[in-house]
Amino acid sequence: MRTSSMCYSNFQVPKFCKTLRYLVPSIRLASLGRTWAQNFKVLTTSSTTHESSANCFRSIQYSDAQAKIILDDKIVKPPPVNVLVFDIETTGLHPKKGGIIEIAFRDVQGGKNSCFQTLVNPEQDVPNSDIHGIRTVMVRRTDVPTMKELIPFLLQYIQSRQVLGGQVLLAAHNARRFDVPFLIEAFRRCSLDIPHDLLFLDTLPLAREVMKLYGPKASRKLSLQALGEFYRIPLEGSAHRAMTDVNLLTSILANMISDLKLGSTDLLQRTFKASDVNNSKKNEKKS
DNA sequence: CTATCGTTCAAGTCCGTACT
DNA sequence: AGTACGGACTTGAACGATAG
Repeated sequence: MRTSSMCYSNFQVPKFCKTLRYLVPSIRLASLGRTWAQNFKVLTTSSTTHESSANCFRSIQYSDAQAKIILDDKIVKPPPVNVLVFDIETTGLHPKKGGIIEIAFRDVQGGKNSCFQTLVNPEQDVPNSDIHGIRTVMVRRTDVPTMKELIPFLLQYIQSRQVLGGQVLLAAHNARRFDVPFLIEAFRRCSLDIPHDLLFLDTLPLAREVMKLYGPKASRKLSLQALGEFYRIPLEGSAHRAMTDVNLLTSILANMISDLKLGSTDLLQRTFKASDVNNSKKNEKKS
């Protein structure tokens, strides 16, 4: 039995989304034609535990509980914004030196194929297994995709979540400082650029806004874990695993959007593009 | 008119925090 | 661990008000 290192899952369409008839192009796994691609598993149940047959693999577990994000009328009406919460695990802190070893996405709208998670072969050893529990032997395998192999699939997934005429927004905690620079570097190594129209949302500044709202009594800690505790969100799975953190951030984001009473326009105002990250670095060098 | 004091704002510095 | 951001705090310049 081959190890399936990448998986999709469905989660049930929330009631508030049932009126939305987004056309989600089916992702043609067969077209990938790669060794690891053959191991994709399209999961059709609403709650899934996926386990590897290899002992060295930690089973990838995540809950497909219905996304709790609150999308009020302002969000689902024009301009339509579809938020994909994502998270990456890496071999270190430096985009130039480190590599991505796990990546997970979750479409907060729910629907078919709304979750995406995979280990990634960084083509280098993993020195920080104590952080996330992902070891070198788990990712340096032929059936684990490299970023070069994964990127086309990734882009296809993101595109598939795009509402017709709408905007996909990729949200991550500390995205501007961490996740996006890693993605930029990963794309650069493949001689590619992140699509110019792709918008990112950093939830860290949002957390600061929320804590301002709650005043001086609120916690100064803004880490994902601290925010989870602040909103009393139970952690499902191991911390510092991509899908666990994605699920946690999805719930946190829902709470923050509710607290700040944000509509889609407000969210869009807080977005940035990959080129903004590059430009800010260039500007810093100039100064 | 000049000197002094208080206020405001911008810029700079330092520290804590975030990510793995 | 490395790097950058945000907040708190400090510093200094600019300006207005007031007294001598």
